[in-house]
Amino acid sequence: MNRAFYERGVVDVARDLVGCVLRHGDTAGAIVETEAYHETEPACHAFVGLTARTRVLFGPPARAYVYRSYGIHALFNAVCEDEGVGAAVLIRAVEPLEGIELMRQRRGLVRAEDLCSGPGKLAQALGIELDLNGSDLLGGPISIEAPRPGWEAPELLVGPRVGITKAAELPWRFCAAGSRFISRPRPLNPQPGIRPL
DNA sequence: CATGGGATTGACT
DNA sequence: GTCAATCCCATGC
Repeated sequence: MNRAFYERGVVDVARDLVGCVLRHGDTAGAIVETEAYHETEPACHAFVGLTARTRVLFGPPARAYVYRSYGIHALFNAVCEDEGVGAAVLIRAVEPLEGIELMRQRRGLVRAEDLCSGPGKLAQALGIELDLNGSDLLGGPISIEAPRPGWEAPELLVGPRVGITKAAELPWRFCAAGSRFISRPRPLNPQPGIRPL
C-alpha cells in the first residue's frame, strides 16, 4: 500500500484493509477483521490529546501504533489520516498464510483458526512487540500489501467495536463475512451503514 | 509519587 | 457463564 492509502478517512481505510496481507518477518496473514478509531470519539486513545502515549497516533500516517493491553498483549494498529490528526485502524484478526509453523510455536497451539483470531493473538503469532511502535509501514519491518491475486473480496459485516465502553454505538468494526478466522464475538447482523465522522 | 483503568486472553465453574 | 494476570501511562494529589 502507499502513503495516500493511509492518508484517507480512517473508517474508509479500515474497510479497505480487509483482504490486505499483513506481513512481519517470515509470517503473513490476510486481514479479515478491523476496527477504526478516531480522535473525535472517546474510545480512541487520541481522544485525550497529544501525550507520550499518543505521539505516534498524531504523527504521520502509514506508521505502526503498537501498545500494551491489559498488561499482557501487544495490539497492532495502522496510523491513518493527516499528520496532526489522531486516527488508526486496529487489526483484530488475520487468516494465516505464511509461516504457520512459526506461528504455532509462538502461540503454543495447533489449530489455524486459533492462531490469529484476535488482536493480541495475531501480534503474538506474527512476533509484533512494542519495539515496533512508530515503525514505518512503507519499507519498515511490518508491511501491508494489496490482496493476493485470486483473493476474492468477501461481503463485509459491519457492527459495533469490541471491548470498549465509550462510543460503543459506532459501527466501525469490519469483518469478512463467513471467515473462520475472525475473533469472538462473531458479528451478528450483516448491516451496511457507515456513520460519517 | 500513588492510583486506577484498560481496543484481551485463557483457564476454570 | 466468571475471573485473574500484568504493564503502561494518564491523572490527581
